[in-house]
Amino acid sequence: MNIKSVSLATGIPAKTIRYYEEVGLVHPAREANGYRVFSNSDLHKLAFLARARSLGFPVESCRSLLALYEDKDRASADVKALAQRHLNEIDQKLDELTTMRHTLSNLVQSCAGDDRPDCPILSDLAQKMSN
Amino acid sequence: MNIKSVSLATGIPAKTIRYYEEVGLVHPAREANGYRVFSNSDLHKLAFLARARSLGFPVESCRSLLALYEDKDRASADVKALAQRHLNEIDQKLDELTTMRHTLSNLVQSCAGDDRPDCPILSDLAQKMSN
DNA sequence: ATAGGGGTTCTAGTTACTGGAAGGTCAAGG
DNA sequence: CCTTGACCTTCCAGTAACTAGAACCCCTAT
Repeated sequence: MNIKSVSLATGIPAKTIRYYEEVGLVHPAREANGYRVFSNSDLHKLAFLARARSLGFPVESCRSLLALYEDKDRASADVKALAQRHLNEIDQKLDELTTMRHTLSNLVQSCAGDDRPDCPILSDLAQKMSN
Repeated sequence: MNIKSVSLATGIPAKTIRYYEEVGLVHPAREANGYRVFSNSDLHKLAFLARARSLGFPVESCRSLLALYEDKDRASADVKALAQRHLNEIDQKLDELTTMRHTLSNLVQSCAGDDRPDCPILSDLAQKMSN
């Protein structure tokens, strides 16, 4: 299977697949002409990566997850710990974004949005450390 | 006022202040010896930037906000539109993160987290397009 | 022969800083 | 007067995870 087919099959852009190879996440074989050839196992790995990335795992965590996946002697505790850490980070980001959203939403609502210059959004930003 | 004092006053790292100058957000004067001198107006701008950044506005949006702030003939509609766009992006990220959090949280809860290899997290990731 | 649709590598750009190196400046102390 | 320490300066490189683009090779069908 060549890279284009793999891209279509997994939904991962060809450029990204090459990038994953560059950073050592997959190791497709090569044909005599230099073209990459992907085995079923490569396909499977890439699908795994795509799913892990879609859950927001950083690429380095994906590397660890892949290693754990292939280590049949793993302890599920290690996987869980990794996922838990990531979950904590997501929660933290959610908190930050929620706070931003709250403030920003208030500001947007309080702004007339007409052709006059008065604007509570700018007034708020201009305030030195209002919170 | 030199850069260290400004950094302490605004909470913005000196490196970041230099960066803001490099990208043209502030234009501090220089002393004879080459040191930056910050006026009250510079201070004010930097505080404005810090607050806008803390609301998640990208630096380029901060540039626009600053320009609007200084344009006494602005229309508040322009400010509101910018903020609304940013709010939409925040909402989108919140959606993504919430979805991730949901899935991930389920997976974490379903994993025993012991020394055995069986792990629903890995099983899920290995599943080709389960959603 | 050529046109097209693959493939390859390499470089650089994206965001918003941050760390570090090499070196200039200035006030205070011995 | 010299040195020490705390400032300051510029410049280069690295971060995350791709992505765009250039220049060029390969293969098949017309």
